[in-house]
Amino acid sequence: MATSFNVSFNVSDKLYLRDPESSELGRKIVQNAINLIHTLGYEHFTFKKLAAEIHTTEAGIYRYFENKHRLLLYILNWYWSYLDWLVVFQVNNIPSYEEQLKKILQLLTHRLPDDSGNTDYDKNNLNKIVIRESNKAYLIKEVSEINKEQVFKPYKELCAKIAAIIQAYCPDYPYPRSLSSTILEEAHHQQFFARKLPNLTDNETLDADAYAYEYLHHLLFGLLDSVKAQANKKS
Amino acid sequence: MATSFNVSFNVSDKLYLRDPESSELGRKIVQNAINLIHTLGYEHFTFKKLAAEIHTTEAGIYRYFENKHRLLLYILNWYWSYLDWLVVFQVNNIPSYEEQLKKILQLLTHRLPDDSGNTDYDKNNLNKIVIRESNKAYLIKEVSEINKEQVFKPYKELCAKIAAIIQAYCPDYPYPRSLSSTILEEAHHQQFFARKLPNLTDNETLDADAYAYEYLHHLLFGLLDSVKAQANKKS
DNA sequence: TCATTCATGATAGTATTACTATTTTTTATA
DNA sequence: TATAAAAAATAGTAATACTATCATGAATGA
Repeated sequence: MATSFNVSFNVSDKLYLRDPESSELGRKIVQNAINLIHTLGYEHFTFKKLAAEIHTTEAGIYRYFENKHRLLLYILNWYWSYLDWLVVFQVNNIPSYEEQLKKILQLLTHRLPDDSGNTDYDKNNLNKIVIRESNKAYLIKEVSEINKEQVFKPYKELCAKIAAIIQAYCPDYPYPRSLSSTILEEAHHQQFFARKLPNLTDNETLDADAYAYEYLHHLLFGLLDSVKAQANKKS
Repeated sequence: MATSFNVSFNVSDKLYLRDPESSELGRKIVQNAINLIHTLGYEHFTFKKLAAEIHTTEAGIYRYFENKHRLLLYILNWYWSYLDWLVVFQVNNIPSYEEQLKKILQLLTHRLPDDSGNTDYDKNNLNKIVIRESNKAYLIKEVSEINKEQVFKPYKELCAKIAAIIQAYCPDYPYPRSLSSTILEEAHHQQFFARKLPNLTDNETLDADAYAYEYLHHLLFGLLDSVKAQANKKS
C-alpha cells in the first residue's frame, strides 16, 4: 500500500533538510506535527512543543525542517499529492465526466480514507488542518520566491487535473482552472464557515462536509450545464 | 465626507483598548500599520517595527491594541464596514438587481476609491493586505471565542447584504449566503492567484482585478440565470 | 574486529518577539 | 495655574526561533 503510494508522492526536496520518510524520528515528527497543529493551531505550534511531545529536542527537528512553515508545506504537499493520486486511481476509470466530477467533489469535501496512504497520519486531524491552515502556506509576502522552489507543484497539478476534467465535461467553459481553484478553496472554506461562522452559509441541517458537497455540486453543475445548454443552442 | 462615513463605521469596541480614531497617535498607528503590513507581510510585522516607523514606543502601541491580530481585525473591520457603506450608498439606488450585483463585483474586485472614506489610509496598500491577509483573521483555532466578541460582525453583515441582493435577483437560488461568501473570498483569491500563481487561473491578458471581475461575473450570472430559466420553465 | 560515519541526544547560547511595569515628561483642560 | 490624562523613556521577563558544539551509540564497511 505504502509502496504504491510512494510512486506518486514526489514532494520537492526543497521542503526538508533531511527526508522525514527516511527515519523513525522523521516520521514521528510529521505524524505528531499533524496532531499538534490540529490541537494548538498553526500560530501556537512551535518546534519546542513538538520536540517535548516526541521526547526529542528542538535541534533534532531543525535537522529535518528549516522552520514550521516548511513543515506545514510538507504536510500540505503530502495531502495534495495523495489527493492527486486518489483522483487518478478512483476517478480515471469512471466513464462519465459528470460522475468523475461528483467523485472529485466527494473527495475534496470529505476526509481521506483512514486505511490508505500513510496510515501513520491521523486523517481526521489532517483534514482539519488542511481546512484551517492551508491558506497560510501561500497567502504570504514571500510566495513568489518560494514558488520558484516548486513547493506548490502538487497543488497546481491537482488544480490542473480537475480543470482538465471540467474542460472535458464542458469544452466551452472559459475558466476551467479558476473554477478548479475556486472549488478547491471553497470545499474547505464553506466547511469551515458551516462549522464556525454558520451565518456565512445557508446550512441548517447537514454536516459541514455534506453541506459543502451539496453547495458545490449545485454550483458546479448549475454553471457548467448552463454553458453546455448555451453552446448547444448556438450550434 | 468623513462625517457621513463615521455614521456607518461601528466596529466592536472589543477590537481596541483605546479608540485609535480618538487621537493623532491612534490614527498614525492604523495608517502606518496598513503600510507596514503591506511591506513586510503580516508574519514579519511587529509592534516594535511599527513603533520605530512612527517614532513612538512599543508600549505606546500596546495602549491601543492588545496584539497585532486585533490590529489586523480592526483594519479589516474598517474595510468591511466601509465596503458595506459603499454598497448601501452606490448600489441601493440602482433600480436593476443585475446592475446592483455588477456594481458589487466591481467594488469587491477593485481597490476602494482614494478620495473617500478615511483619506489617511493608502487605499492601494489596504486593498493588497485585505487580499493577502484577511483569511488570517478568521482561519484560526480561536475563531469561535473571538466570534462572541462581535469581531466578525461587519463581514457577516456585508455577506448578508450581498446575499439579500442575490436572493432578490433570483429568489429560487437556494444558497445565497454561501454564494455571497464565495464571491467575497474568491474576489480576493483569484486576484492573488492571477498575480502570484497564475497557473491556478485562466488569465492571460487582463489585469488581476479585471480578470477577477470577468471570472466572477460569468460565474455569478451563469449560475443564477440558469436557476431563473429553470424556475420559469416549471411555472 | 576495528575504524569510521552518521543520526541522535544533550546542552548552551543568541537575537527577536511579545508582552508588562514603572517612572517621567508633555499636553490638554477646567 | 492646577490637575488629570496621554505619551515617552526605560527596563525587564518569558517565549520563540533559531545556531553551535560536543558526546553517544548504532550501523557500515574494510
